[in-house]
Amino acid sequence: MKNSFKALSEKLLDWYDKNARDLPWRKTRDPYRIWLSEIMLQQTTVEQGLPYYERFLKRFPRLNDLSDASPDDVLKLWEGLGYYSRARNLHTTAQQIVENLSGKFPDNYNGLLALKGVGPYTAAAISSFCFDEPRAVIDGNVIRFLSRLYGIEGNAQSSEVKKTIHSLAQKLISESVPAVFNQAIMEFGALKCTPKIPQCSSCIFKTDCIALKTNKVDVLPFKPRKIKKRDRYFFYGVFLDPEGRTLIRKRTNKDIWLGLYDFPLVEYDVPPGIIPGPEVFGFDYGITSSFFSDTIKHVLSHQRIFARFIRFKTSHELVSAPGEYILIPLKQINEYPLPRLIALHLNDLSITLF
DNA sequence: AAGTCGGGGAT
DNA sequence: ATCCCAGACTT
Repeated sequence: MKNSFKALSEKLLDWYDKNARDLPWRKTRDPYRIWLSEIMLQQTTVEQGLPYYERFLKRFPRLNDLSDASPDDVLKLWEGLGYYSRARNLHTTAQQIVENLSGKFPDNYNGLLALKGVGPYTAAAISSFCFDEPRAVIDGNVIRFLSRLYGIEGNAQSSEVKKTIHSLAQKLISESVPAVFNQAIMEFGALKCTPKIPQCSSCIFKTDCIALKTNKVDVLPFKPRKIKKRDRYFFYGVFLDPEGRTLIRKRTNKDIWLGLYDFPLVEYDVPPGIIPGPEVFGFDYGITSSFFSDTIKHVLSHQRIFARFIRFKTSHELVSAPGEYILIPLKQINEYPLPRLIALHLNDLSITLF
């Protein structure tokens, strides 16, 4: 080893001191705020998460405010951020901390790890940032940086490689300032050792980096293969009565968007030959007219959804909602947490449907 | 160990 | 189109 772990660590800390971004969660050691930021940033860019973080804390400044909230309110604030299980777990965990732990956050790695929604990364982050526990964080940034620095060529998703990375990070981490070190190593991956076009020519680890020496920067970390997406064909029935009321429902199946609201839905795994009529939705209303939108393509990590909205105008007023559905003025749908597929096309719907 | 869960931005 | 992002949970 040309450079000791300590020397590398101190170079990194020095770099961070000069190059750190000014981010709100770096100005606090309040476990609630740190926890929120870590959950919110899972698989999410800082730029995308930042406005959500500010809004969320404004609405729920303390743990008690969050535990007192309704699930719908929490999801509404999360709307558009994706991976909604994060919000659901955040909420239930807040309630459990209040009820079972007297509102006091666990103050160590293992206690944090026991919380729903808190895995190895988040437990390491909170325990180091808030309680100075020397637990190295392993996230996408760290995997990329260390697999390049040490020329690790194995499958970056595998548990072996992750163990190797963790072992290296744990040797590098500063025992005196673990919180700063963890911020620093992630920041270096985010700003300097980036996925594409990393800034190797000006890199402080230029002479240490195995990937740079062996010309493998652009192939490390090695990630096996991309996933294949399932195609789904959604037809949303937007039933509109003369008073402008419509039917929606909360999604309760183990599927995407659990807990969010959408319109009555019929689904096909292959494109159907014809646009489904009102009877396919199982409703027996007098339909005076119908209109269907163009197909909207909505892409998720494991699915491609091809959706159409179909307006059915009913001849008389809807007085009660069948089964799982609720009857609301279409104008008020925005008060409910919605999938982006719905939220992004409400304007189109209003123009088209009224 | 592999699948699933979202959405946006960069390339 | 493809990849990536302060990952965790389920199977």
